[in-house]
Amino acid sequence: MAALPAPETSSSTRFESVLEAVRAAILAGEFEPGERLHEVKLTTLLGVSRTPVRAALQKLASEGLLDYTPNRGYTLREFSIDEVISAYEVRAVLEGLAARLSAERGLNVSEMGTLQQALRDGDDLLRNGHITDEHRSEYSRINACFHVTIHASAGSRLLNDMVYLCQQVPVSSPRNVVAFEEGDVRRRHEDHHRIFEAIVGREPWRAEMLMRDHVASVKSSLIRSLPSPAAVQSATKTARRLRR
Amino acid sequence: MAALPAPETSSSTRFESVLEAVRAAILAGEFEPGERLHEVKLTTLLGVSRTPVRAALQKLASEGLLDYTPNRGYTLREFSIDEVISAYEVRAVLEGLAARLSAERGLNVSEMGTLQQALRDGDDLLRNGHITDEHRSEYSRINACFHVTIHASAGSRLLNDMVYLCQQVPVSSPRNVVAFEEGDVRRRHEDHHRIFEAIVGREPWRAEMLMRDHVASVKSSLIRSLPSPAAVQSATKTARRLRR
DNA sequence: CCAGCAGAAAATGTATACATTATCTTTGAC
DNA sequence: GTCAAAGATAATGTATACATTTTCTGCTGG
Repeated sequence: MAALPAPETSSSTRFESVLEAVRAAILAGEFEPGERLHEVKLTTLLGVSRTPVRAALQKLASEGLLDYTPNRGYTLREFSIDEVISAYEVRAVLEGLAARLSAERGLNVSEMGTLQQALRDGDDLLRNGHITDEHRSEYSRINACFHVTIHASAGSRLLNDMVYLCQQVPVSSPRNVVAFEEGDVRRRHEDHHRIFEAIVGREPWRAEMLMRDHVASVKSSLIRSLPSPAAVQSATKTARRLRR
Repeated sequence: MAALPAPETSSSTRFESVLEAVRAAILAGEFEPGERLHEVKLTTLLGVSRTPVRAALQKLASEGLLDYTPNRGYTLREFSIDEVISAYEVRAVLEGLAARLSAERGLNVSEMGTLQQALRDGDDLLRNGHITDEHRSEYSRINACFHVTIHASAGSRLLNDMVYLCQQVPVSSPRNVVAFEEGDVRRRHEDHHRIFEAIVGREPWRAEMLMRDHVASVKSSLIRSLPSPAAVQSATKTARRLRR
């Protein structure tokens, strides 16, 4: 466990600063899976009292990053490959539902504009030949915008919150783990066009299926990018391991 | 806002007592939608200090029952009919996914036994003619057991947590099965048999579709049981807001 | 009468002391 | 040497005092 950067930003409340500092430390791998996060240690590391630390830990536990046991404090959860994969499964069905609900309700003017802009931006970005890392990073932003807008247009806060929770599951490799190949990016942008078409055309079922497969394809890319074939096997179907 | 029952049960920590007391009070309708839940008032009502109260409020906010704004505390969320309905939509796709994953992984001996027992218990309960309220209550327990076992057998904690969150939405709890008519209960028990069959037969797609429709049917029953749309609106004080 | 700005009241944010529980260490018996 | 029990240590749970922010109140000026 290394030292944490002091949260001297203190934009608003200490609780929020601590929350982000600890979250960042966790995602940066500063703690081992299963390791206990002692309140007092964080207290001295961060230079605040136990009160905001406790609040932050509780929040992180509610997001699924930590485990909590009364009188025994918080420990870092372990995220198996299986857990990460099923997080994508969950996200796929949730985002599929979002697309369906969006198609049922219809887009408002603002949402329509945002989605069209995202599609145009993507078109522009991918028009010219080769794709650089910078392109990928920019497309990542556009991609997020597209998806977030559809979540919002579904009009369900519960659904929104749950997609957020899915995205809090740490990925084994860094955030941009799935370094998509150029073909993948183009293919996924095509998906966006079709999904938009289905939503605008008020085809709920089609929108749901397209979005579901769209997100599931990320899962496939992730599996493809896993190190050893053995790991892949254990991650995908080999929940066939002996179940007691 | 009425007085709350003192949490003298003191199961283990005060935090947990307060959590359940406040949750119960909310579900019992002791607070108005949008009403602010002041820490100090709860403090005096419950006879504990602010510390466990704050923790409980934060937990309830993470479950989606309360809204939180820094420096402004917690307010009771409003749950429009739309929100409740989409909670069922979400639950339907999540439980559908659970059934699919369960069918892919296969059941272990314990899960198999539990499900078979639940099916047998249901058969016994519904064999004889008329269904009383007591029957309904007992079937509610069996129903919960059946579903919980399938969620567990899916092997994803994230999925489990999310189904739990769906059930925390007021009025969308499975307890409401009690309100079903006799035909509905029988039909839903038949569903259980078929879902079990699909899981045991390792038919993921069929299991998902059956479970999805099974849960969605609860939504339909709910909608059917609603008074006229106009009455609903006035009763819930939730005018469907115009989408800009 | 209303708008707007103090000042007061009250609410939440934070630190800290103390209580309770868990965990570690030491000691003693076998 | 191992095990167990008792005390010591350290962790979390809780209460409370104080700090900061919000919210209410009432005044003043127009």
